[in-house]
Formats: sequence, C-alpha cells, structure tokens
Amino acid sequence: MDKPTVHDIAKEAGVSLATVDRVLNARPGVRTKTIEKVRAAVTRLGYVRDTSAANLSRRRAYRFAFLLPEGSGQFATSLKHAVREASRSQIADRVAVNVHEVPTHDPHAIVRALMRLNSDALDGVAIMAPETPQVRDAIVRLKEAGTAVVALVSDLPNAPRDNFIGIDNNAAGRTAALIMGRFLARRGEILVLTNSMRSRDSLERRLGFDTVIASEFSGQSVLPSIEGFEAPERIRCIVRDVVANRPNLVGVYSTGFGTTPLLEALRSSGRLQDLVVLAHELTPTTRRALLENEIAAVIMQDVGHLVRSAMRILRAICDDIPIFDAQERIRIEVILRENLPAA
Amino acid sequence: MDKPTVHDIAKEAGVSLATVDRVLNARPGVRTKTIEKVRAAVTRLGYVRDTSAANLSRRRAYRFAFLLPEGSGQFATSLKHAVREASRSQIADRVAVNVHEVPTHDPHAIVRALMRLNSDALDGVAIMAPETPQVRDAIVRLKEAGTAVVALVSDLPNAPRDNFIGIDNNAAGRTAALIMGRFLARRGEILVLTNSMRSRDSLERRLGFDTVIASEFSGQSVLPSIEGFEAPERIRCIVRDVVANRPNLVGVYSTGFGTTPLLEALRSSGRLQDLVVLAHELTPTTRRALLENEIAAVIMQDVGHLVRSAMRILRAICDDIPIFDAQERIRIEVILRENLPAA
DNA sequence: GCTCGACTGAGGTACGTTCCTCATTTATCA
DNA sequence: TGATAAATGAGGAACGTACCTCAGTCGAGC
Repeated sequence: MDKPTVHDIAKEAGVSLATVDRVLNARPGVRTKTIEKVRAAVTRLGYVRDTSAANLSRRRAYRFAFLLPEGSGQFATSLKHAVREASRSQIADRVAVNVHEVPTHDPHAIVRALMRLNSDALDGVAIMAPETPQVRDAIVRLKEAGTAVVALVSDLPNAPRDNFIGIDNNAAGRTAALIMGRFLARRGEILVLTNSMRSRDSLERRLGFDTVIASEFSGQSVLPSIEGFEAPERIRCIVRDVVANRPNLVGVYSTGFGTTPLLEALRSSGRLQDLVVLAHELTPTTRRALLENEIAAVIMQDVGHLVRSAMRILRAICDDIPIFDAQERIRIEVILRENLPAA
Repeated sequence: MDKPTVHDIAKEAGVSLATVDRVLNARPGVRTKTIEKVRAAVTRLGYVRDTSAANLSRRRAYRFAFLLPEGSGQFATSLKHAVREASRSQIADRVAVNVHEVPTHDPHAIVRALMRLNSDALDGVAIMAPETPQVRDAIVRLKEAGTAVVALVSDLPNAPRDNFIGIDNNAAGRTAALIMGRFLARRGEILVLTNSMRSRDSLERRLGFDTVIASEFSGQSVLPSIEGFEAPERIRCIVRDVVANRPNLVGVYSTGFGTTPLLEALRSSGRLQDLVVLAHELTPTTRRALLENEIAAVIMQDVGHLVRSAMRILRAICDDIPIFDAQERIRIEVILRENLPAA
C-alpha cells in the first residue's frame, strides 16, 4: 500500500493525468463537476502532494531579503548571524537570502532601501523597522508588486504586511513587571529605559510593564521613561543622574537597546547589587551580567527561531499554503542565570 | 550562474558522473586520489546536494516509532498530540510514525514493547522511559540491528542511544530553585514532590534544586522528597499530612507528574495562597493554576519542538548527516502568568 | 444539425539525483 | 609481461510532479 500518486488519483477519479494536474494546481479549464470528482478521489485516497518532487519539477527558487538595522548593535548582529546560519540549513533549501542593513533612526533611508529592492527579482521580504507612513507606503508598493512581506520583531500593524513574526511585546512587558514585582524585596522607584518611543516594540513593552506594576504592585512607582535613542553616552549620563538623585531606586527595566551603557553607569554608581535589573535579549552583555548576578532576568526571543520562522512563513505565503501556527509562534522566554542556554 | 549539479562536478573534476556519485554517496571502488579530485571540485563550485531530488530518487521512506508512557497523564497526552500534529507537517515528509504506549512503571512491559518493534521494519525509535538494565539491553539490540535510537525527555546515558532530546534537568531544577528563592518572602520549609526516584529526570531536577537552595538560599530548608509513583490518592494523602504538620511551609516544588492531586490537596488545605508553588510542564492543570495565581511559575519544554526535533534528529542519524545543534537544543522555558502561550 | 468554444485526454520532456549494468581502462603483482 | 583485480566511464531507468502541445470530445445556442 504505497503512497498514492497523481496517477492513482487519475485512475480513481476516472480522468486523465492532465486533468488531475489542472485541478491540483488550480489551472483553468476544468468543469466544476470534474474538479469535485478529482477532489473526492484525493480525499478518498488520502493523497498528499510530494513536495520534493514538486519542488524539483517546478524548479522553484525563492529569493528573500531581510531588512535589518545596520551597525553593530548586539541584537542586530545576532539576527544577522542567525540569517547566515539559517541559510546554510535545510530550511533554506532553494532559497537565496540577502541581508540589507538600514539605519533604524532614519525613515527615509529605510524607504530608500525598500525602493531599491527590485521586486521582480524578489519573492519575499522580512522587515525590522519602526512604522512610519513612508515605510507603510513602501510596503504597499511591494505588496502590489506581488512580494510577500512580513514584519520582524517589531510589528507594522497598519501596513499590509502578510504576517508579524515576533513576540507579543505587551505581554513581554507584563512578564517583566511580574518578575520585577516579585523579585523586589522592598518598595521604591523603578527606572525604565526605552529606545525611541517611535519604535513600537519598546512602547508596547513599556505599556504592558506599567499596567501590571500599577495593578498588582501598586507599592512600586515607575519613573518616566528615559529614551535612549541608541546614544550610549547620553544613556550613561542620564542614568548616572537618576541614580544619584533617587536614593529610593529599587529596580531598572531596559526595554530594548542600550543595556550595555546602562550597566556601565549602574556599575560605576556602586548600587548595582542592590537593584533588580531586567533587560531584553540575550547578548554577550546580558549573558555576562546574568552570570555575574548583575541582571536578575532577561526576556528574550530566540533569534534563530525568528529567522527560520520568517523563512518558512515567507515560503508558505509564496506557495499559498497554510502556516503551521504552533511551530511559528515565538515564545517570550525568561532567562535566569540557571537556564542560560549554552553559548 | 545556476546552482551546480552533479554533472557540473563531473565536468569540473574531469571524471564521470558515476564516479561523482560513488564519491558523494561513499560507495566503494574509487581511488583516494580521485575522491580528492571530486571533493575539491565540490568545494570549488560550492555544490550542495539537492535533497528534494535525492529523496525523490532514492525513494527513501523513514519508519519511526515513539515509545511513550501510556495512560492519560496530561504531559504524555500532549506529547502524543504533538506527534500526531508533527506527522501532518512538512517535517514528516516521507516518514511514517507509530506511537507505542507503555506503562512507565513496568520495566518488563517496556522491554516487551521494545522487543516487539520489528527492527527491520523500523529506521528509528524515540524512547521516553526510565533507565533500567533491561531497557538498556533492549536498546543495545536495537542498535545492533541498525536502528537509530534517541532518548526523549529523560536521558538514558548508559544505553547506547544516539542522542538525548530534552532539557538539562539539573539546570531545570536549579532554575526552579532560583525562582523559588527569589519569590519567597520569608523563611521556611520547602516541599518537593517527585515521581519515582527511578525516573532520571525527576531525580536530576531534585538534585539541581537542592544544590542552589543550599548554596544561595540557605535560610530555606528543603524537606525530604515525597515520591508520587503516579498514585493520585497517595499524593493527596501525603500532601495533606505535610501541610497539616508543617506550619512553616512556604513553598512547594513539583518536579514531574502529580501536580493535579497536589494542587487539590493544597487547595483544600486553604493555605495555597500563602505558598510559592512551582511545577513542570504546561498542561491544562498548570495553565489554569497559573491564571488563578495558584502556581507562581511553570518550568517547561516545548513538546512540539521536542517531537519535531526527534524526527529531524532520527532522520539525520539515518542519513548520516550532521545535526544542526542550534535548532535542536531544547530550551528550559519559564512560564509565568503573563507569558503564557496561547492555548 | 452545425459551429464554436470550453473542456478533456494522450503523450511527452524536464527537474537532479540514485542506482544499476556492462564495457573499458588502469594499476598491481607474480 | 601477462594475468588479475580494482577503478572508471557511458548510458539508462526510475522517482513524482509540473507544464507543455495538440488533438479530440462534448454541450449549448443558433
């Protein structure tokens, strides 16, 4: 009892191979009645298309582009690394991946990069960028050209992206708040460091954090956000200032980039050991800080999973096949010193 | 500049297609010098075998078996569900999976099930079972018959399994201890509920837990383990007893099965809200308890990932190709109420 | 009944690899 | 040097699907 093939379907349905093929590939020129005959035979025999053979035959090749923040930020670096690694695995079978780096803080540069993408030499794009009207328009154009588009890490809910691949950032902020609240031994003030408020992920984390602190740990008060703007010196400066003037500071939550200068400033203040510090993303900095007990916990998303998921989803969109949700859901992972994954 | 094929390799190396094929598939009858010529051509052209075409051609079909605990335990059920789900996805392309249920507590039944597996109708087995000499012997026999064997969830380090797929259970216990220690507001006694001490995963978790509590939270004392033996009534009974006689109980750690009767007993004691309770695995019981604030945190491993990983690894072993470690590492996930994945 | 167009059948080639046979060449040892 | 085994070449069939062409059939509307 071998796996049924298209030939078996043809026999079973009493039609020719060509017709089966037309039905399976949704080609025109088949009567509704015949379509149904074939469909029936398919379900009766439990036929599933052999994707290996199909891919081989149609010589399908996918060309994907990843638009990622330029520069040497640790998270962005690990993302790029994950892309490189994934393209060497079986997941990248028949796909060619290009990484384009763009300055996150410059919407025009992002749009320029998006326009440069030659949409007919491209099947899909994964974009990690703040949502601006210009970016949205560029995505509209890409979609019109028939390119699959997914948002990575930070969602673009008002653009016609096909999918968002990343964590629920509001829930991530809530999780951080829960850990902060339970780890804190005494009442006091909490400092929150965000990226630019323009970046949707940072904003959502902050909102989730505030909500839970307010509703469940009302003894704690959250100070107004510090916006880092990815300027290390600025962060060091402001943090030093806050620490000096807030004797009652008990916790610090870093919602995005800038954890390195933050820790430097806290370390030099000498109060790091008394604070509960939470940060996002597992990087060399946060890994080391976890091991040294400087950071209590890190909220992270698996970049490898992120990238592989993006590739699978882009492929699924291109082939117009359903997405296996359970596999693609990105988890909000909580990393403590003891469950630190091997480097 | 198309992707190079075996034909290109043959031309580049100045040999025939047959020779290239012999080299690529490690068939005998090729001089070392020729092998090297071909190898050089492969790296020079950056050839990678088209797995679709290869699979199609060799008409490879994998027959795998999963040996899982029988009965209606929630974790085992979700594992079985994950197997079913995975076999419908692309990962199970060309693989036929059979699930065999065995009574965990009966080593002989496990061995009988293992012996029943007809090893020449089988390419690989994933086993979740306690390690006993009999099980070890059965695995030796399977390996001798050329079957790939991986241990699932609970390792079998003294058996010649090809691989272990699951979390580092010692680290999981350490993680639990860290959370327990930091969540506890006052000093007291901690109750640990384990499965049978024969089950390696439970044991390792317990050891990791004790180590960290002793070294970092020495104010807390851990009571001797209660062994559940998967007997709900027994667990309810003992727990009721402990709670009644230990006014200073502050935390409970359930390292494996038996969380449902444990919670029932704690609930009826009326002291559940004052205790920090940690458990393993996300099940309907633990999910509900997290939402109700009865459990502070759940340590889990993603069963879907576990199963998919097992399939990929079994395949890789069968084909004798390297394993993509980063993708296969199973994470120790910490789930709080706020980062509970969607059902 | 005829025509037109829509539908269907038959048959082929291609995709890149595996695996087979058989003939031929090359190296090795007596 | 010849015998012998080992190494290699040449060619082809197969895997299951996609996609092409061309001829044939069928039904509806006139």
